[in-house]
Amino acid sequence: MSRPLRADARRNRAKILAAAEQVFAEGGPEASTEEVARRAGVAAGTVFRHFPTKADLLRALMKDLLEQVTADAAELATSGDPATGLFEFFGRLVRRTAANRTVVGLLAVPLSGPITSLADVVAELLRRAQEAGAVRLEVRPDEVMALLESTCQGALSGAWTDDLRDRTLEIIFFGLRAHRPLPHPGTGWAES
Amino acid sequence: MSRPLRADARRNRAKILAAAEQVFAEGGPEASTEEVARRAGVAAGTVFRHFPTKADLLRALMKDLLEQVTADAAELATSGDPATGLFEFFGRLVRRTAANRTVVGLLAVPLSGPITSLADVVAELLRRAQEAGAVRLEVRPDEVMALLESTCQGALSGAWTDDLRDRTLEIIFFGLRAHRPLPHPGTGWAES
Amino acid sequence: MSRPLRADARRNRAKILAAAEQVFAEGGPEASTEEVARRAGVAAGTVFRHFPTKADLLRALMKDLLEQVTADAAELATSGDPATGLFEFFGRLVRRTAANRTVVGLLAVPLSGPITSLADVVAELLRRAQEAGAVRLEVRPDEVMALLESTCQGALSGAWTDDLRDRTLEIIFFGLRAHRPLPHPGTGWAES
Amino acid sequence: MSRPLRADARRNRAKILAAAEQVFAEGGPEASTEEVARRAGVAAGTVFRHFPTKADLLRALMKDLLEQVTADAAELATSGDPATGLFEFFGRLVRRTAANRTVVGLLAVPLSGPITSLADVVAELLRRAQEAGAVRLEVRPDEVMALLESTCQGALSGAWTDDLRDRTLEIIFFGLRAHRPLPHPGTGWAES
DNA sequence: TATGAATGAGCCTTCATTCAT
DNA sequence: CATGAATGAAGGCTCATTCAT
Repeated sequence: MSRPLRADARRNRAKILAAAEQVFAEGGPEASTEEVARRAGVAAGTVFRHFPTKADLLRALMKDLLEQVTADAAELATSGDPATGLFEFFGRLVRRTAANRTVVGLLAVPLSGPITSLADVVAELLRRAQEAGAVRLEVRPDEVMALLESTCQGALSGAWTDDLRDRTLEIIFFGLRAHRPLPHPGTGWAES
Repeated sequence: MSRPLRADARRNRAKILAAAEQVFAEGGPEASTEEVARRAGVAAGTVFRHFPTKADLLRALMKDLLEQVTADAAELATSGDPATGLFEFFGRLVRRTAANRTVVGLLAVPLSGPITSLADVVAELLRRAQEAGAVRLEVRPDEVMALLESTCQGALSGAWTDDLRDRTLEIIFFGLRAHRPLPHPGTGWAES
Repeated sequence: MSRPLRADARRNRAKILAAAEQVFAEGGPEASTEEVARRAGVAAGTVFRHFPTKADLLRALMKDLLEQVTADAAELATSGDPATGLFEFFGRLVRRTAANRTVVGLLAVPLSGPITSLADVVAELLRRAQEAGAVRLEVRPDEVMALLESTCQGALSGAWTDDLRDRTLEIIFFGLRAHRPLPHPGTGWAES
Repeated sequence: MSRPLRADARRNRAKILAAAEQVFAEGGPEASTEEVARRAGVAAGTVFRHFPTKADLLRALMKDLLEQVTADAAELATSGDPATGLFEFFGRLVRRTAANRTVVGLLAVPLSGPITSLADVVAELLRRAQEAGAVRLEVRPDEVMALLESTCQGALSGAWTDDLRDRTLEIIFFGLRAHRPLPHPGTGWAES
């Protein structure tokens, strides 16, 4: 592929991505490329040199985001408490999304590679949670992904308070959970 | 107010709404008004005579949609089986949304009247389901609306098969459901 | 020419002209034909049946206006005090214009016939004023018309108070007037 | 603020202003921005990069014009013959306007700074002319501005020959002028 | 390579005018 | 004849993308 970028070029790429994250987080994917350039302190042309197309920029952004998220999940998948890892991750992602409209782009811009690995890590989190007896055995990875996606979208609606978001998540978690003696005198489970 | 439209005008209005439904269903609210006109087989000006503003067109569309949906829910709320009404409605709406991206507009275009009544009807469905012992008592109406909204959004992702959608819904329903005597065999969870 | 209109047609014509006078007085010639129709209580098509073109409507309007103004002037020219008639008329017209932006149209829409007769009546007013010794003899009709037109335009600027308008007119009248001793050689006037 | 434009940009800006001067001179402020672009040999977008709004373009144009005019007046106010400066300036401006309908914009587009200074300079010209005994002492600056404005407007009518214009101006000047024994025992005319 | 000006297609909207009802 | 819906050409403006400097 393209050989290693010059130092300043790499720096610019980073500045642009950082600016883009802000800009698209605020304005969603409709935000203008020019605004990204402005916020990055470069000229429009520079943005297009690095990302020939607005879609490319969005894709790159989402790849980054996914990598972070995936790394986060991967850590939970190896070091955390298996019983809570999935829920913890789910909650984190939804909260993050609420502050970052970029993710809407996930709908518009077709992703290819990395998303797979997110799915992989989520699958791992799920497996562990099931092994730990925290999640019903018949829940499948694609269902978790679907719930994740939905809830992230919902979190963008702007009308969600933190409280509503947490209560809503609780219902979904309840739906995922294996209910041994079926408690719910009080929903009785902690959320970090 | 405006008296009954002339026959041809009413026909055009209908054609425009139909075209708009298609166009916005496919392209979301960003789709162009011009495209709506083209698809309706009228000139741009005609669209604007009927809906002075793009937002007006979207509002009209959504009002229609909401009215249908609300009517649907209202019927379930009065005539159907209280235990299943909420779930039935939830599923119907999600399925419907999957084929109609217009609903995204619900986020962008501020609605006034009818949306309230949708929330009202949903609250009623919820109340009945709880009375019938089908839904946990601590579930609140706003949570149901939030789940509804999220799932509808998710259903737009395009990546959902009918099967995935149904399995995902089932998890949410499980989360809503009161599991005391564990009715509903086949919803199956771990360890009998 | 076109034979006498049916009674209702004539009534409509009048209603339209009346509405147009209002509308254009308020909004100038940019005002929309549709607004005229609305205010006249007829449909757009009716306006165009009577006046095939917006310009035709404006022309008709101005013809009417001119006729009134001309009649006004004609009366002053026959019955009033010769020494003050011209000034009186001048002032009236300017005041009237200030409240009626339609007159701007005089610039945009080429007039033909009637304006001549206005010029004629003004010439008559001028002649009498000169005979009465109230206006310098070398003042010519076209100059008076030019001053009239200019001042009417100026009166539209919106920034004129009644007071400013009167003081400005006074200067112009002073310029027209015959000043007894008449010194100032070189400024070129009659009777050295 | 914005640092010096690139050479080509400055060239374009100039081309646009030049084209705009022509276009608006011919068609008045209603003329289309697109026509300006066409005449300047640039794309529409370029015009909007330089002047984000049509009003901005008009303002820039008028600012330029006013600056020239003001500079012109300022020079007359300091170096010329006090007795004729005002008249000279008045005449120049009217002649200039006759060839430039843009000035009509002065009515439509709200100006801020420079127009004040034009009024200031005119006031100065007036003061000097009065000191020199060339203009009646009771003439006030706002009256001169009003006459100026009116006459410029009138000059746009297209129907003025150079000769008519000069004769008309002469009457106004006569109205401004101090006439030897200064008659005007009362302005002596009735106003209704 | 970065810059930032230029491009030009496309968007929403308005309005004079035409024409089916 | 009147009606009022339909037309379609502009118009002002935005923005992704290209390209001269």
